[in-house]
Amino acid sequence: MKKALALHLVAQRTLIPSTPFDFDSTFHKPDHFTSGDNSWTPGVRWQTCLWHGEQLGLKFENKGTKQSPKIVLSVYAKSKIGKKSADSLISEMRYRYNLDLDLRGFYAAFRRDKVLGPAIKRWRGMRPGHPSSLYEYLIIGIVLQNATVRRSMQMFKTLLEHYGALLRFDEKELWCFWKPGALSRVSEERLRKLKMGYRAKSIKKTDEYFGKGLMDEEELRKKSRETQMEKLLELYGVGPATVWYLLFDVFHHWDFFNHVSPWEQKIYSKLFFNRSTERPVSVKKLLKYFERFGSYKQLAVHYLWEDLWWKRTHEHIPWLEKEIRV
DNA sequence: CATCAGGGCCCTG
DNA sequence: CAGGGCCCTGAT
Repeated sequence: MKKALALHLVAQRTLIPSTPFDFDSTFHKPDHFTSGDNSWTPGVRWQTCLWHGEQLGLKFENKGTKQSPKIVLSVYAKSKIGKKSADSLISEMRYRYNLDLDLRGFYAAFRRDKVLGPAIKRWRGMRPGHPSSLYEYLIIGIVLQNATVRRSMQMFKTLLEHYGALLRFDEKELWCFWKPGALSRVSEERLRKLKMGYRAKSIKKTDEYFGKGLMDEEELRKKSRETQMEKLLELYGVGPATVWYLLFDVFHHWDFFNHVSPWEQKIYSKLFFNRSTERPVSVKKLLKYFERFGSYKQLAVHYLWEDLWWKRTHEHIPWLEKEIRV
């Protein structure tokens, strides 16, 4: 076990999101299985963040209400961070958690929808979002490939514990991601020994590509969805499944829904067609079903998906347990 | 015990 | 463009 690096409070800022805003469902996604890099309790989220090369601890606290939201963000670091760095960190967090997202159009269109209406009512103010940079998300995406949840978590945890840094702040100990390029001296063979399997090659290539500075995430965000998709698919180890996750979680496209993985297929079949998971509805039919949500397809999926996972936190759902195998 | 598919993707033919 | 192979694991 590595020794934790002690951080201390270096900045505190207040963030005001657009309304309505729901803190807990925005900052905690029960389907993002945690691997020691974040922690949550109602009203508070802790996470690490590698920002401009600095290992940071972040604490978000809910200090407002749905209609009058207010978040206090405390930044912990080894030593003082400049105002510029703090400012850019804030705007990045506003981006990653979609704090300025306007959901009115979405709600107005589907508030009365038979399927989506109840989920909107329950999760009013929830934002989609993901804490990771593109590089970090790619590493996560790679360990998700062709593996069950338990195995993915194992792989991610192994990587963090070998190449990440353990940070201590606000009485929490959490793992922080390594810098892109940090794996340059780690051999593919070594990664295989750490049980990454054939993914070792993808991890190496991704790290090398980003380590050389060949990918500009900021610039790519400004490009069209088609360009983004094209650039992402050029990366070794990125295919249709991973690109679909990326376009939603990292690039914030709410209307793009073209991929359903086998376990998701089973879950949607049960949810929307009440079909047994042994005989799921075809992917084509599922995609057609979601057409009704038009330009909000993926956002609709997110609301329904999160609704199910929150339900799981306080209710045993046998058929779901069977599919996820944590 | 063996076999198989899994929160895919690459490569070959 | 279809299909085999890939690391490892848990299910059957």
